[in-house]
Amino acid sequence: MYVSLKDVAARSGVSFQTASKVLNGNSGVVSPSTRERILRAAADLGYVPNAMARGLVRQASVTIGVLADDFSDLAVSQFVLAAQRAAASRGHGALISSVHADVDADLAVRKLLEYRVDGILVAAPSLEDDPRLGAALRGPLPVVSINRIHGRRVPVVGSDHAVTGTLAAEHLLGLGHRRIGTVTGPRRRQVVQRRMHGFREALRAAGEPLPEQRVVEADWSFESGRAAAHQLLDTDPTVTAVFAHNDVIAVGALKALHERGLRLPDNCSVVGCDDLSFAEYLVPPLTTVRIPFQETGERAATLLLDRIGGRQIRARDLLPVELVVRASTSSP
Amino acid sequence: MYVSLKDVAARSGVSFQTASKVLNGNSGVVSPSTRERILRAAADLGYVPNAMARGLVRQASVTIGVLADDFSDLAVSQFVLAAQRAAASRGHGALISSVHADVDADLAVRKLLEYRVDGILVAAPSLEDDPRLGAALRGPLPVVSINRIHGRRVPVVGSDHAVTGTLAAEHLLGLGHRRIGTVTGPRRRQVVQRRMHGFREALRAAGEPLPEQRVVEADWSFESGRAAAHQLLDTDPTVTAVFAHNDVIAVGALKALHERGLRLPDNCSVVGCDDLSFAEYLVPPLTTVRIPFQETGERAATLLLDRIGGRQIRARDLLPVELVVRASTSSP
DNA sequence: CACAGTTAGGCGAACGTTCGCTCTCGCTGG
DNA sequence: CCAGCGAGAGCGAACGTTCGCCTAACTGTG
Repeated sequence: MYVSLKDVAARSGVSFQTASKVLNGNSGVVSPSTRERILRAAADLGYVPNAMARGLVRQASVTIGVLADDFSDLAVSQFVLAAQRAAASRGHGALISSVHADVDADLAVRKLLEYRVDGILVAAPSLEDDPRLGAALRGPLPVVSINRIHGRRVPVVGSDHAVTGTLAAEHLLGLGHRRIGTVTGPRRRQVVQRRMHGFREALRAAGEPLPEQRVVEADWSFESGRAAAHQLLDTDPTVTAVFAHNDVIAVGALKALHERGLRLPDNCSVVGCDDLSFAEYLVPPLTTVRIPFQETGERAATLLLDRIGGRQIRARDLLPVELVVRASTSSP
Repeated sequence: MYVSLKDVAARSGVSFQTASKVLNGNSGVVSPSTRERILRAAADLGYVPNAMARGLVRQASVTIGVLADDFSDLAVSQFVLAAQRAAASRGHGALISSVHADVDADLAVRKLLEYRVDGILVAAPSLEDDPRLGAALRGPLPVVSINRIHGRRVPVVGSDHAVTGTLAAEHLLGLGHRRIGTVTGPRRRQVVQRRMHGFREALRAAGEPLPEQRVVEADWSFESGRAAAHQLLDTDPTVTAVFAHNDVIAVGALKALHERGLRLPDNCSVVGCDDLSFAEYLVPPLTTVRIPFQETGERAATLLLDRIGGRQIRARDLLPVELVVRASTSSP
C-alpha cells in the first residue's frame, strides 16, 4: 500500500540504503546525479517515510505525549493546542491521552509509553499531587508539567500565582476599595494558596488585613461561585469588591450579585482570573488577571523538547501575568 | 532502557517468540505454568510492549490522526476530546495535527501519514471545501469528517442544520414574534445555508416570509456579531427577535442590544446556537439550540474505527439538535 | 511395541528503516 | 609505474515485534 525505500531504490537503480541516505539520512555522500534520480523516483512514487520503522532503529519516536485531564476546559485546551503547535514546529508529533474518572493515570501513561514517546507533557491540574499520577510517571522519561507531580522533581512551567493575587488586590485597593472579599478555588490546590498569599500580603501592606470571613471556597464551577458569592455577602454585606479565582467563578459571582439586585460595578466590583475568551463579552465586561495559557503551552513544549535534546532546564519557569481592566470594576 | 521481549524471555527461560505469544499474541498455546512464569517475569521487569515494532509488522499503528483547525474554539476542542476518548476506549491512540495559517493542510496530513495512522478524523470547518485539503486527503486511507471535503466522498458526521434553523424559528414564532431577524455565519458555509433554509421555511410556513434586509452576515466572532446586530436594527428597528448562528455571535448581539438601551428579553429576544458552556452564565442566560459536539466526536471516532475495521459506514450521519430554552427569549 | 495424534514451544522470516563498515573504482603524486 | 587515497555506493546487522510452520516429546491405541 505504501511505497517503501526499496521501491524507490528499485526504480532508480540503487540499493535501498543509498536511497535512505538521500531521502532521510544525514550520513554518507552521494553524487548529485544519483541524488537527483532518487529524489525524482521518490516524488513520482509518492514516497512517505515510515516513522515507526525509523523510530524503531533510531530508538526515538519523535513524538511527545500530552497528558491532559479535561480539555473541554478552555484553559487546558488552549495549553494543549499551543503545545502541539510548538512541538510540530520542531518536527515532533503529539499523542494525546486524557485522564478522567473512567481511565486512571496509570493506563494513560502506559499507553504513551507503549508508543515510546520521547517525553510527556502533563496538564492535569485536577491531579495535582495525586500519588497515582506520580507513581505512573516514575522512570527516566523527560516530563514537564503545569502542575506539581507527587513525589517527583518534575519541572513546572506556569504563571506567578502570588503576583496574580497581588495584582487583583492592588487594583481594587487603588480604586479605593477597603472591604474586599474573595471566592477561591479549592484550598488544597497550590495555585489557590499562592494566590491567597499574594492577595493577603497586598491587603495587609495597605493596612487592610483580610478577615477570614471574607474568604469563601468554591470548586472552580459557575454554581459554586454563585453560591459562594451569596455566602460571602450574607456574612458581610459591606463588602464592595470580590476577587474570584477564575473567570467561571467570577461569572457565578456576577450572577449572584445580580440576583441580589446589586448593580455592577457601582455597587460591587468583581475581578476574575484567566481571561478566557468570554470574559470580554460579559455584561459588564470582566476585569481579570490574564493567565497566559498559550504561552505556557508553547514554553512547556519547548522546554520538554530541550530536555529531550539533552539540555538541562530549570525546575520552575514562571510566565508573567497581566491585569486586564474592563468594566466590572470601579470605585466604590 | 526499555525491557524487551527478549529480556522477559531470558528471565523465564523460553524463546522470545513464546513470550510474545502470552504477552501480546493471540495465536498459539502455552501451558499454564510457563504462561504464569512469563507473566511474572514481565511484571517484575516492567515490560511495556513497543507499539512501533508491533505496528511495523502488523502494518497498522492502532492510531488515528486528528486534523483540527482551531481547537481554542470550544466546539472543536469538545469534539477532539470526545473523539480521543472514544478512540482510546477502543484501544487506539490519537495523534493530533493542527492546520493553520503557518502550516498548510498538506504538511499536516503528510505528518500523519508518516506515522502511518490507520485513519484520519477531520475537524476543520474553516477549510470546508478547501481544494488543498481535499488534495492532501487523496489516497485510500479511511477518513471521517465533520465538514465537507472538496472533491472527495468523505463520510460526514454532524448535526441537522436545517432542523436547527427550524427550531429557532418555531420557538420565536411560538412566543408570538413576527418580525424576526437573523445574524448568520459566513454565507458560503454549508452550515449557514442549511440553517437558513430551515429557518426561512419555518417562517414562510407561518405566513411570515423573511425579507432579505433582516438577514445580516457575520464571521462567527463577537465583534462581527455585535456590528451585524447593530446593522440589523438600524435597517429595521421593528425587529423583536434575533436568531444568531452561534453563541459567540449571540453574545455580540446581546452587547449591541444593550448598547442600544434595549432590555432583554422584554424589548428583544435572542436565540443562539451551539450551547457552549458559558451560554447559561450570561445575563440573561441564553436560549440556544444545542449542537452535540461531544456526541459528534464520539460518533465520528466510532465510525472511523468501524471503517478501519472493514465495516461499511454510511456517507452522512446526523445527530439530533435540541432547543434549550433560557431567559433570553420571551413574548414580544 | 510401533505408530498416529496431540500438545508445547522453538525457529526463521519479515516489517522498513538507519548506520557503520567494506568494496571498487579512477585518479593523483612520488 | 604503482602505491595510496578518496569518493561513491553496496552490504550486513540491528531495532522489537508477529506469525506461520516445524519439531520434539508425550499420550494413547491396536
